[in-house]
Amino acid sequence: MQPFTERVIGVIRGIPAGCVMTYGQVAAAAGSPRAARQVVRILHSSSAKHDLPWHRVVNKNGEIAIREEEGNYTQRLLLEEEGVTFDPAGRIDLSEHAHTPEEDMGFER
DNA sequence: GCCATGGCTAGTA
DNA sequence: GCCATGGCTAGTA
Repeated sequence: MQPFTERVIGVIRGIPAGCVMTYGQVAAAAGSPRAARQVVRILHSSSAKHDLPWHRVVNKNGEIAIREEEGNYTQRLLLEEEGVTFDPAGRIDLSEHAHTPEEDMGFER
């Protein structure tokens, strides 16, 4: 497993229940601000194997990014169980629920 | 070549 | 709706 992948996994593990991070925020916290797409790939391919709180990562608008067949409803349910609320448009208020890592784990630049 | 982004234009109303 | 981005994996040699 490559260093960046490990860092991304570490960042995602650090998101507490009831909070979310965007793909871009995770990438930035892992030290590579433009690698949001890579975060997507990591979640897509290996979220299950690493026992990640995959449901706590959403897109820039605070929306669940996956489609119905991919588990959109499951993700919403998991978040709601943690106390995350959605507006009528299906968006999360990021100013309320966004997690900003305190230490940035030393990967910020 | 993948990918569950993100930031931008084009084009409709 | 288009396309640059980027770290990685699959698969060939």
